[in-house]
Amino acid sequence: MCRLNCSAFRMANPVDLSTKTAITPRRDEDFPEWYQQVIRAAELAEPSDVRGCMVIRPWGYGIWENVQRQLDSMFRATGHRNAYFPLFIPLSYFAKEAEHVEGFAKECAVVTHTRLEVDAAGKMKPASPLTEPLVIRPTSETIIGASYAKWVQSYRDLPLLINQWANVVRWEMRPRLFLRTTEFLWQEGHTVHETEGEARAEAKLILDLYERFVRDHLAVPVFSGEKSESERFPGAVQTLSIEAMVQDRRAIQAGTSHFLGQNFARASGIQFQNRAGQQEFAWTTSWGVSARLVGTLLMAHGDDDGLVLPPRIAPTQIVILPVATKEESRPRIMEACDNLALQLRGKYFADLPLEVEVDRRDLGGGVKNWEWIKKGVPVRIEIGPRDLEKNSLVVSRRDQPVKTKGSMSIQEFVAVAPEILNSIQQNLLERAREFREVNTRKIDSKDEFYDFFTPKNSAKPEIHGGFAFAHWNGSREIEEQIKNDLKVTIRVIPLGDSEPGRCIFTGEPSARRVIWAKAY
RNA sequence: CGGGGCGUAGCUUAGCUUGGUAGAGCGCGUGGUUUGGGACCACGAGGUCGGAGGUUCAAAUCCUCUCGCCCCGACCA
Repeated sequence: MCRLNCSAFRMANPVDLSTKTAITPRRDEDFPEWYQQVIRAAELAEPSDVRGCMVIRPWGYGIWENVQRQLDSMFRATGHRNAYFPLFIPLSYFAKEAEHVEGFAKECAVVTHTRLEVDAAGKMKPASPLTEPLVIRPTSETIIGASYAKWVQSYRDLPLLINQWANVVRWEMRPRLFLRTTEFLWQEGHTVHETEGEARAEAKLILDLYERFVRDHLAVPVFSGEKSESERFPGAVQTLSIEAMVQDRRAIQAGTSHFLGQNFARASGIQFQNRAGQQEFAWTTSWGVSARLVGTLLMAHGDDDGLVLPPRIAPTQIVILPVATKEESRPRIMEACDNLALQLRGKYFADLPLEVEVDRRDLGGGVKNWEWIKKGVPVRIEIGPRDLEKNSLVVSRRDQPVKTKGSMSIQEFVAVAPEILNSIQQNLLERAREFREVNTRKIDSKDEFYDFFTPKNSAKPEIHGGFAFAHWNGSREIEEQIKNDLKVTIRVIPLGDSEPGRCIFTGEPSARRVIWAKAY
């Protein structure tokens, strides 16, 4: 709710612009509402008339395109190739893997008719039922498996490493923009291997790739590991995931990679003749990240003035704002801005030319400036008549307070622009790391655990909790219990080094600490 | 799908209890004054009050039904 817009309030209390934030409410007032307001203010997306779906606007889509471009080159570099499989899955394909069906059945959209007719009342109604209904893919294991069954004959055909960029549909009860929508954009890799070891290695390779991508490009640190049985992908033998912490201290799954064993190979008939000349079911993996990453990014870095974008993912990295206050100086200032943009576009950051935009719209300077703040552009440059006289400009960084500005010569800025972007990139990652560190702790008693995850104010819960590293006896019952009591779940069981201890709930032996948190 | 709340201009909303067919702020348009800053003044456009039925001389306001949205739960990238 925006109190500042209330007329009575306004008359009694003129808005103090020195403390007003661009986004209302602030994060500490109402985090979910803040999230929605940032999406609107930054023009990332808006809800569509179709429940659960969203319109992704150019600024939001630009971020996704950068995710695509950068991830795609990482996939290519590891030998994966893109392909495209149909949106529609025959119902019969879908029914092949029992667990898988059970996992997705409740959220499937099903196409049953092929034509519309006008009925007696003049309304359009579906006609001509299909003999076999088509499921709109909630994920593509089954339909891709059908192709793979044909393509894979021999161990010489393996490994088969394919990715597709696609939309999928999972009918959602409670949608949230970017985080959980009925239709969403993602990437799904599907690979086939000769041996169990190779397939397991592939799943891990991609997990590490995701971790690197999210850290280096989105500036979000993650914990990675294996999912507990209850959180496993339907039909998978092992599900790996990366988990980020966002600013309300909740966890968000930012990417998953599954080792599917031979389950899907068996269901789809993916067999090959092995080196010994025998028929064998292949070993498969699947893995994906979705446009949820955009929401993750927002919640990880955004502040009370809107979005804050890491330079590596920002559609525009530097925006140049001409301060053309007097008509006569306007042409010279515009020229200087264009000239600067041209020079900057010849420079590189992270192996790509700088993305620079000159905002020449005829708008009030303040309005323009705030728009770009809300959109999270990493660097804002102002050039006015006085700067031009000194051949200088004014620089603002989005990772610093709005009022913080620096002046430097145009020439110098051109030289150091990539360094500034790099510094912002590093700074955001560092900040996110510190935040996560402060809100992560080892917990060794049940009482402390419950205390950690219980808000002080139960009526209107404040931001609380975080990540807890605690010992667990490995039982599903305890997980269930904790989930019921606190809405806290095991996010991930870290891979690698063990640290024997005792389950804090039962006192039973535990091989390692697992990571607990409230999750999106 | 269960429990709670809400639908009035692009956004935020006043009015509803005690019926008399709409008012504001922001945003938008035009003109002007401004300009290192989310500026100011004037004028202006924009709403059949979610939809359908009913009560009434008269409905945003009362009644019934319906649709949609939000929050809380079960499910989830």
